[in-house]
Amino acid sequence: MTTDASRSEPASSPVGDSLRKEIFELFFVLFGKLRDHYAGTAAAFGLTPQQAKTIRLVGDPRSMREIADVLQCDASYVTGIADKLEDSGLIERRPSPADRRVKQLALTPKGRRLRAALEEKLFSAVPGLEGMSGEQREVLYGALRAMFDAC
Amino acid sequence: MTTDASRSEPASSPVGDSLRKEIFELFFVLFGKLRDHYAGTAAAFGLTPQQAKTIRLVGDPRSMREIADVLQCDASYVTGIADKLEDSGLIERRPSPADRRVKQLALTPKGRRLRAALEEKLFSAVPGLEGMSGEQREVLYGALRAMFDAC
DNA sequence: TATTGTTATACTCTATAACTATA
DNA sequence: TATAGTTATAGAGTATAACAATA
Repeated sequence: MTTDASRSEPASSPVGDSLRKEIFELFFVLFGKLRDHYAGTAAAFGLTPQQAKTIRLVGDPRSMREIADVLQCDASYVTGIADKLEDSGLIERRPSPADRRVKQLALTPKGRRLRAALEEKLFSAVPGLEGMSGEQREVLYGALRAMFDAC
Repeated sequence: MTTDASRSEPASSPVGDSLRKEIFELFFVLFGKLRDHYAGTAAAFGLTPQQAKTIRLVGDPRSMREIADVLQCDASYVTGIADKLEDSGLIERRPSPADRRVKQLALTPKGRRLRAALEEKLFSAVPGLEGMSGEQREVLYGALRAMFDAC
């Protein structure tokens, strides 16, 4: 793939024969497609991406603090997400028996059904993976794991 | 990798043996690291990610309309990016000889130097790739290409 | 009439600060 | 004193609408 941004690079760039740039660019392009798939699927259920992520996270009940940590956002932002999901009847706030400051978010039956449908729709067809063989996916997965382990 | 979101999934989920979910999750995690690297590198040069992307794009002069298309943003937003980069002396607006409505963005000498330094810093070390062998990178690149081609 | 770029404005996402209750 | 969650507010990023110049 020759990207637009590389058009004026000399062929013998210092980083030209390491595939760093090529992998980097491809990663951004592919991620864009996965992100659009994620956002579109969430929207089909009336959810923003972060709300969908929260629904997926609370398959097992979690404190709002934990959710903020996983979402990498401020705790105050989780309040808004929880408000919306609770208003929609998808989750409920439960007091924690161990610590009365803590609220656990847990799925309602309606939320559980939505979560299952969401995950089914999210993972029944993933852009880019449908045209790949099982073996190709294994190779891709292994390569991504190697990259993750090298981080 | 067992992700948090999959903890309450049955082992024999309909999508459980396709690696779709595993690849998807790993992609998001790895992309986060690459995005942080990108944003951090841009910030080291006093640029936002979109400004850095624009600097990289205009290695060859481009119309603002083209830039909006590549950035997938509204044309009005490019005005602000161009204003900032022009104020910093990194780019200049040039009239297009063919169409007097069009303005081409082109790098100044200062912009050209910054662009080279930015790309060098961006691609001299990429998170996840530094611990991988050349052969592993080839495999990863090939797998990503296969995914891209299957989109 | 359609398009490029600009300006002014509004919206969305997310963080910060101040607060209450609990530890 | 420190932490969980809430509220109000502020900021960044981005889009929308109206416009002038040009096609």
